[in-house]
Amino acid sequence: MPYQDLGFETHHNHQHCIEQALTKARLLCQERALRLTPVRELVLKLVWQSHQPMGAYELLPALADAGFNSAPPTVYRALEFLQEQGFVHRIASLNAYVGCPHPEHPHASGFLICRQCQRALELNSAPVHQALAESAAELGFSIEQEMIEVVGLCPDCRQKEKPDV
Amino acid sequence: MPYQDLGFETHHNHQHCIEQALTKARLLCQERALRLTPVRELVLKLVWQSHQPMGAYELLPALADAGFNSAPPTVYRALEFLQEQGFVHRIASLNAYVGCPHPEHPHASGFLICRQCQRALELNSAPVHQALAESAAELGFSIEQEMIEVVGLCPDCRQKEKPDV
DNA sequence: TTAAGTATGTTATACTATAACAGTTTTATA
DNA sequence: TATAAAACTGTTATAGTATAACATACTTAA
Repeated sequence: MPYQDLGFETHHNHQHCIEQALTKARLLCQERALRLTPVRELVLKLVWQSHQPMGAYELLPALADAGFNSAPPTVYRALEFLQEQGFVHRIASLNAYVGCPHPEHPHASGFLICRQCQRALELNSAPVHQALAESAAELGFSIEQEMIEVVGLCPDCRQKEKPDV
Repeated sequence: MPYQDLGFETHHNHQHCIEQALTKARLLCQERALRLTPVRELVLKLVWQSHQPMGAYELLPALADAGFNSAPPTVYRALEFLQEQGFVHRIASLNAYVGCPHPEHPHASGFLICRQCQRALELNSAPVHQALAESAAELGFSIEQEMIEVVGLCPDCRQKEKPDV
């Protein structure tokens, strides 16, 4: 079984997710001698408000409220930094960004995205990764970056759609 | 081994790819009682000009040259139709579209995208598909749509970067 | 303390995609 | 065959996503 993160467990303590993400980011920045500036930290916190990926433009009002410049480049720069450090991932099929629960080591990102509740669960499946690596190797293709985005229904929403099953 | 399409074989007869794609599309439209109108056929042909995914706006000039309206909705409508019929796929990470060599049956699309020459090879790997299905099932997630986009170096471009290997 | 490097503010603009409505062509049916 | 319904295309406008370019401010190291 792929190791599982919270996200599809509706009643988890999400405050804990947020705090853990911020703590890890602060620590890693210190280790890497990088600056988790106020804008960057705020953007990270905002992205972590839920397990639903957020669009860049959705973040701007909150930046304005916090007294920051709220023009697009501000948030895109912060997101770029956070992505480079592995603190957030971009989900291409949604043009949206989501916090990463395992920023301590770089990894291929795969997501299970619920079309109903919009939550995105990061999937870290060794078998998927390996199958992909083998297929690519057979074709002589060397992998540098993997994007896996799977849309469907999460357990909660399946239950709600078919309560009798 | 996943069954292999042309695409990373530089010297294949690409005219053949194009003709085959158009023939298949005409046939399938006839079977499905759908209309492969001149705009749609032209867009399909343009997308198939190479194995490099093309942006929607890149197609507009050629539409104009052919005497069609060249406003964005024209090309987006054609692309929408072609996608619904499985004749082309959209590659989310590139905002671009590429012809599908196997439109006769619907399938999850996976791509190996070369960052050097920009060619995209459609990957149809049963093992990847299955590993993904199993991982999702273990989490209670039901898959409806899969997007796999892998960036790296194709065999040709690897050769050029490291000619001595 | 000063220069170099890094980060942010600000304005403008590029790129990607769709809404909405008008006009035309095709198809099915009377 | 006439005609209504449906499907397709033309056209204008605008929404949504992302970056270029340059000015200013802050941080760090020589």
